[in-house]
Amino acid sequence: MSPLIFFKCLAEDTRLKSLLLIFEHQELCVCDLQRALQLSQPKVSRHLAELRKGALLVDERRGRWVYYRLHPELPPWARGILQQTQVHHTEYLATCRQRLAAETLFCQP
Amino acid sequence: MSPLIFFKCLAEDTRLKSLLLIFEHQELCVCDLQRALQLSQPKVSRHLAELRKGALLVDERRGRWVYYRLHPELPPWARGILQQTQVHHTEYLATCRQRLAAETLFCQP
DNA sequence: ATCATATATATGATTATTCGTATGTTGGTG
DNA sequence: CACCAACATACGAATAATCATATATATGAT
Repeated sequence: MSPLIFFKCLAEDTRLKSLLLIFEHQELCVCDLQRALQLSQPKVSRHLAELRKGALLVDERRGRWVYYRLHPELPPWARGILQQTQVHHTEYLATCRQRLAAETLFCQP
Repeated sequence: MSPLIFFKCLAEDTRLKSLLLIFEHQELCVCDLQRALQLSQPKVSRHLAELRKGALLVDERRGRWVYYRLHPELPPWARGILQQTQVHHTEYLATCRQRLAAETLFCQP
């Protein structure tokens, strides 16, 4: 995992917020993020696909939903950066978190 | 310092390398970076200007040279990320470091 | 005052990202 | 099977980032 690729993945609002929200919740499906970020489905999917291609995330389909979580082999230095960012910028995700909590947290079958 | 702005600054090869080299050496002038990175002077200057506008660096003219260093108020979380990146990616800067060391380290009047 | 060195910025061209929209695919349900 | 919901991707347009080149400024030396 090159630092340059990693930082490019973090250098966009939708991707950074998605990553941090997934970091906080272990896993989230596309429609969770769609609601939390108030964005169109293709836009969310496209950015998640980039994070998948960059090996920051993995996806897993369960029923109709596709859940994203951190790549199991995401190196500790990268996780550390996500953690530091999350800790020092709680306000950055505040409204997203509220919108996530407002509804049932995970999609249920 | 918003995390998004910070990561955008790190999301480009020339800027990331310049930042890390400056982090290692406390301060470097433009011609040091020009030699270390083997890039044209305008290209180096342009990226340093972006880092200055993003408040990651400050510049100080001393004689004919302009020295860049980390912004004194760069928050600790941001410094921490630079440090983690530097520690875990020594190879990323290896050849740059060699080229820097090959010549007198700092420009002398 | 002239010149060379170190650096900054402006300009237009090129390239890369991002986006909205439309369409394809997959899985469950009746 | 037909249908709907959740998601992915393809396509062209719009936007942003990057670059090479040319030019400007500032400093020190002659």
